[in-house]
Amino acid sequence: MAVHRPASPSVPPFHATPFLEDGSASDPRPLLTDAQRQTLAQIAVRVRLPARLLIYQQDARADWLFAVVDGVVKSYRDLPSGKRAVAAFLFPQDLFGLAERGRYVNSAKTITRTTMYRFPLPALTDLIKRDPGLQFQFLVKVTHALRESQRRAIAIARRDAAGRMAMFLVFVQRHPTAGSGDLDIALPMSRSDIAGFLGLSLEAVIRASAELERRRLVAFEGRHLAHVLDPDRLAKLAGAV
Amino acid sequence: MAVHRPASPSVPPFHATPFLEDGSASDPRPLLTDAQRQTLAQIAVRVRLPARLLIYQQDARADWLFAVVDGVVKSYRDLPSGKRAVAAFLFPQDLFGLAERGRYVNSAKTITRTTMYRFPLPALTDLIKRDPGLQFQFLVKVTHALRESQRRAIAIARRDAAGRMAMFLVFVQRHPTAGSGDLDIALPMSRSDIAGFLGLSLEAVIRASAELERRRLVAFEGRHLAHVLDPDRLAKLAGAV
DNA sequence: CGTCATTTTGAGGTATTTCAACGAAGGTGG
DNA sequence: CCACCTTCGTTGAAATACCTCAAAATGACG
Repeated sequence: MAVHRPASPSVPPFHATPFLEDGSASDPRPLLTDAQRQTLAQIAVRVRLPARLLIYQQDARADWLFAVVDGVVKSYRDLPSGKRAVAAFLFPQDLFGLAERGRYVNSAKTITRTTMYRFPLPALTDLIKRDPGLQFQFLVKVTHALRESQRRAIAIARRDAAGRMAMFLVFVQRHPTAGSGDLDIALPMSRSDIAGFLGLSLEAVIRASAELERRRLVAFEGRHLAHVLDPDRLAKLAGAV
Repeated sequence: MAVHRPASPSVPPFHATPFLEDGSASDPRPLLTDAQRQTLAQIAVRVRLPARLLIYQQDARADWLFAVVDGVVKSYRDLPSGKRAVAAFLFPQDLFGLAERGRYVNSAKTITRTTMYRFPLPALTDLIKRDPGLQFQFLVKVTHALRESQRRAIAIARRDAAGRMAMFLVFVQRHPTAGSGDLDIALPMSRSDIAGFLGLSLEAVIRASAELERRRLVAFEGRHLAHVLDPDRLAKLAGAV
């Protein structure tokens, strides 16, 4: 049997759905082999950050790519109007640090205490250019993120706030590493963050949440936990684009 | 000086902004080397399709990836509500055929008469797994598409239809291969397609266009051409998210 | 040149945004 | 350990902007 990974940092697998048909068996299968993780570990630095810490700012020099190990991060953009648009929430096994011409496109901030790996971008590109199998995993991962982004764009085009909120809940619930139970959804982010993600006002998010509760689809417990009361009707509302 | 490309199908370069800093000189530099195009040409089939032709349907087996050579394609999704959401417009040098578990995520249809290259997906994945430099170009391209998608998601979160329409015009205008002149914007797609892309109703798109015209930012000539009258104010409106 | 899809215009309904004020929670420092 | 303060959440009421429905005009295409 395989020896457990040594003391060197154990880079986590990526979370993604492959674009090729799945000839093999089970579904949520880690993307990286142990060997690939070892390779990545050579240039990775493990970092542990407290909650609400700015990791990098938009337009700053993009020196690193990050991989979430544990915790939740938000990627957001401050708009001229003063609003704050959330481009993505990053959960464990997600990558972040999207760059354009060597500059970060968005800002990134931890939501919870977060452990992550930090890869120096030049070393990483060298590495994947020499290891096609490893590079392929990155390609799969980015492709997955593209699909998610397109889905979200379609999702937030709908008019009704309750429907959008339902989609968000299902979105977080389905994320295999978001730390939610089957019927419990962990919501570490603030209502404002959700509003920024869904393109709604903060008040609209609150009213949509109240409506979902009134219709007995979910029950909120405190601000960071939602219980799904009626999975079928919630999914139906979420899917009724 | 370099010899011109031989008779074998000349696969077009990709359109993308690299994520690494640009150490070299000029900006809109083709992504593929001649050698890489030759490699791709080995498995590519050149296809020429008339306007308004369905290329593939969502959930169909994804056997091919496509690269637009000339013309415009839309990637869209028919929603349960009967609405039609446009995920992306594909211009020359764009890739399309996004798949998930071997199935297409969206449907694709030509808008104009279109020339494209068709790559068998299994052969293509084999190829890029053996040619890291080539694979890297695909990674850059998909990363670019991801950025675009995130930008669009933020764009359509804004409330005002006129602002969204302005963003769309600038978006098309900036696309280096969309066939627009400096102040002329070619709009081969229908108003309904634009509405589906922006998450607006058809009527809202028309009224937003009328408002842009009333404010003398652009002038529409027929249905498929827009003249930019005031680039500065148009850009300002588009950027005033 | 006729047909049909697309575009355009009008009027009313409705959902969300905005503005404002209050209440609750979490973090910090004394 | 408590008080303070800042951030976040909540509720109400009015305004705005888009959506929907309906009908007419325009343009594309065979």
